[in-house]
Amino acid sequence: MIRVRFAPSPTGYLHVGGARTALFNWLYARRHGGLFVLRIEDTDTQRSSWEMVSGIVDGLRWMGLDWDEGPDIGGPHAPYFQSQRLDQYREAAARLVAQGSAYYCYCTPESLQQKRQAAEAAGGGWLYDRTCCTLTAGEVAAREATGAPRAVRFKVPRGSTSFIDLVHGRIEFPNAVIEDFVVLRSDLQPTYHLSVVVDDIEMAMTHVVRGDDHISNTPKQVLLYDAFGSSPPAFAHVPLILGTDKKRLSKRHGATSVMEYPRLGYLPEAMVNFLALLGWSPGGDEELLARDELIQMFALEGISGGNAVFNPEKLDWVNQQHIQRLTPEDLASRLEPWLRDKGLWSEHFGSSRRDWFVALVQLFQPRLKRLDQFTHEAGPLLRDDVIYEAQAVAKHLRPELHEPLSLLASKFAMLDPFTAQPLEMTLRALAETLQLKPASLIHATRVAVTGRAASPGLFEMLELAGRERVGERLRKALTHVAPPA
RNA sequence: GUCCCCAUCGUCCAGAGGCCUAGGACGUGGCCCUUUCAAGGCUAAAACACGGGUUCGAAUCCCGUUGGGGACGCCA
Repeated sequence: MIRVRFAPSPTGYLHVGGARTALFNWLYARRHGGLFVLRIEDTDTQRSSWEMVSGIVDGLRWMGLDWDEGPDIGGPHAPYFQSQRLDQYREAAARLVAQGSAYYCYCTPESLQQKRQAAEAAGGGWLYDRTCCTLTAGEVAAREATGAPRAVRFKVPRGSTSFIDLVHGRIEFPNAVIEDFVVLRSDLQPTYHLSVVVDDIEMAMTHVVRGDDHISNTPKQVLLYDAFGSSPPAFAHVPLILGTDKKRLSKRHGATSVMEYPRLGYLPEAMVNFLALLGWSPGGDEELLARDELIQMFALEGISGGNAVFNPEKLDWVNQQHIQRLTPEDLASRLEPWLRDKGLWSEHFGSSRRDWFVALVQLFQPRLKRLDQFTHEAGPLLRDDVIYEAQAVAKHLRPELHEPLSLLASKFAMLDPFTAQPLEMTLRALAETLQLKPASLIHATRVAVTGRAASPGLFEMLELAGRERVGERLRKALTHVAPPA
């Protein structure tokens, strides 16, 4: 049984990089009928907050990534908050010391800081100098007697450490570059390395899929697995997501929190599709993939090794494509919150005027890239008043069209049924009679009724606007058009 | 500074020694469709970082250089 986890630290919101890591884990679990576990790594009590946990949970839910075990639903390996598993880490650290894999370190953070800075000033890096590893029994006793705080450091053996990475292949580190890292702080809080390994062992993780930035942490963790007598899981380190300037994605690149995307009008299925293809490829040419298809095709082996730049334009395109694939009814439901927010929603849109509303949505669907655009685009048909855009008026509501528009208004007033085809025939017939180019009358009518120069097909618009509103606006528009002198 | 990862169009990917005159997608330009704007269709420009090997043959394998990224915490 495959078991994978997403283990965010609640020190910030769910950013797109984390979201993609979660997605890869989720896809992998779903692909193989495995289990996806959510675990909160809140051992940094200073920076962790409950608010961030719920933000992360919201982000995952929005993307439709559901977990089989986690803080809210529990599971056979509960609890899923590291802050509630401290005993296990302390016990593990004690075991390490008892078996000689780790030792107590009495160095103060200040002295370490000093040594580190001195080394840096000298132009090199610094690894812990093992001061406390070589203490004699007497020296240890002396420090213990003073009650000095002690941390637990792992004793890194000689040699080298390697592991198999499903995206990078075999990776090897000389142990000489790995320092004797702290596993248990002097305040008895575990460090990341200890808690992940203890939990991943206890939670029986078979695969660890995480960001590339953890590659250099991995040998330390492999050493811990060895010390605990466990064999490490399979690792898959996925490349980072960068901003357009190839720097690590940050706020100045725009929206980096997943939860900003619903507010910007993006569909979760589009986000999932887009993120899945950032750094991973199913191999073929297909780019627009539904959740089920992604699950069917997903493989860790298809993840590329290099970093990927987040391309907002492509996200827009993917989003647009997914919007086009929605049924009008579905789109209509997703649009409702937006209309409510703008005060353009009418309860009738859910009942007596449902068909009308869905038809309206369908008419605008092809031109929607993002959900937020609808209220603006369809505004003229949703609001009682029209806003005449000066440029559109100047260009299309020319004085010589005063009379034709007036005639058109009276013809429309008598038209029955008031539907697209008859509307178009009527307008074209009138244009012919008056020896006008149909286009000029069409444009003038569009501006008259919508106030804008651009819209979906005019006659479908007119039909949806209805006889009354069309007549009213045509009359109103005529006041903007001075008759020719 | 040390270690690790990466290297194909501007961007995301395909390519696992001959199928490559390097393919697709976004974006960009042009054309078509057309009542406008979109959408859609067609089309164009656009890349194997460099240098050495290995091989009959290299985008694909090896080495080096360069470039980019990551990590070097009693953060995760």
